[in-house]
Amino acid sequence: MLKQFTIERPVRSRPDHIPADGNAFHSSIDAMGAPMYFARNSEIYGETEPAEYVYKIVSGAVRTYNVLDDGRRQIGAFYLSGDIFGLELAGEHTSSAEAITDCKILVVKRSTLVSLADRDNEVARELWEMTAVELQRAQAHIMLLIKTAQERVAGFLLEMAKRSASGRDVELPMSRQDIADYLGLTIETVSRTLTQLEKVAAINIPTSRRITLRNPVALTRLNS
Amino acid sequence: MLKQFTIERPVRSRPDHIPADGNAFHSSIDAMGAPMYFARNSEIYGETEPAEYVYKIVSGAVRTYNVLDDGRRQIGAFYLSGDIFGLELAGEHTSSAEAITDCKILVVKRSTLVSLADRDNEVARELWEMTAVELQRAQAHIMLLIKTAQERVAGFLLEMAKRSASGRDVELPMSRQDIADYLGLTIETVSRTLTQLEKVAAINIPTSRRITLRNPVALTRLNS
DNA sequence: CGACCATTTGATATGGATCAAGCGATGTGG
DNA sequence: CCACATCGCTTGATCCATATCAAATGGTCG
Repeated sequence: MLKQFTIERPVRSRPDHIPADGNAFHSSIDAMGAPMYFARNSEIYGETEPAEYVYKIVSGAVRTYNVLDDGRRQIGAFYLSGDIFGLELAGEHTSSAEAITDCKILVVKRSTLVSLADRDNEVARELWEMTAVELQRAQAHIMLLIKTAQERVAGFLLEMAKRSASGRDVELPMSRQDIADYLGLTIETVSRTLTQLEKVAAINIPTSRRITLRNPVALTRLNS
Repeated sequence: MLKQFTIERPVRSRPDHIPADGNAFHSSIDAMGAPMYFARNSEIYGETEPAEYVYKIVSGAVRTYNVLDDGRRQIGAFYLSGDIFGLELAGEHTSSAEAITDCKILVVKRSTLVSLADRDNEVARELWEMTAVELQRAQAHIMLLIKTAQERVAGFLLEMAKRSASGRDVELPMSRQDIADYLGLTIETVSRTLTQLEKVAAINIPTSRRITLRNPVALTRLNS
């Protein structure tokens, strides 16, 4: 079930909205979505719950993850403002989702979109496309997981930079533990690798949550 | 481009066809598909090629994979008879595909299916579903890659056994190197882990390409 | 039979995990 | 407003699972 939380602290200073780029899917959600607010670290949905809604982030950041029996956690993806997540073809979520920061999120019933797709081929195609994009993300993630620690961290930074649109300045909403669980490393290895990248002048780390790409070319080279 | 090869040796002894289970997608391919034959280790399509066709295996086995600059190969999936592969939403393949054994494969134009989907909502949904199934497979693969060697191998055997339908008797069409590249391990580690599993009486290895699950419960426990 | 290729087995090396402190920023209660 | 507790992050020392390097074995085909 959806659990709503009140925000105690002001929401993060991300652009409040990314324009719906002539995409029927985004437009639908923007038009029909009901805003909800989730506090930092609160659960948005759990792994076995019925997938009743689709989510679009207005502001904030979200992680989706799976947990093995013994507690190991693998983060499947990070979602930032403008991103859509939580869409399932079948009736059940295959991952859990949590707010990394306080979030404002638009929520639409999955069934609404599906019945819309029955009448509108374009919507149908975009539902498919959304899943296809997720698939590509997952495949890229697999390729990341077979690399060395340095390559994984470099790849992660490049990916975040590309999505940040701020170019070389990356603001990390997530903790080192989140990054570690995304990359399949330990928190210590992530930390060490970052300081090492700083030592070789590939990046700057003014604060732990802010990283500047000083030499993206070198990073790309390190990425494999 | 598609490259066709003649088969020198008899095709593998798998059931020649798995009945199309009332699924419009499978039926369409069965009805419209043109049979093609690929020799062992021949390329079915390459990573950057236009994704013109969708493939359904009648007999044989296929691997899809990606290669990093430095040559590291990651196998994304194994496909067996009855499986469909090669479907892309966009116009380009994101992986390469090769025949593991000599294969008989039904081939249908992607455009045919897509235009069919424009008129038939059920087909549209099944295109989506096909991608969704791939996504789930990829997500399961990610979870596999964060496990220990023993867990990965045990998980792989259980997965193959489930797909074999022969229950506890697994016939492996792929080499140890293929398995290693699928599991993100080296060939030596795969081999050692298998002999170790045999030593603890979890499996039998009558020949290197045939494995019997002697204690599936123990395997499941080892799987994490 | 002999050559080749896949697989197994052995010996050693190493990247990242684990265990253990230390440090710095942030928030809280006195 | 300051002292202290807490939390997230970094750094250091050591260990271990898996990679790497090397060789032996076995199975298949000409």
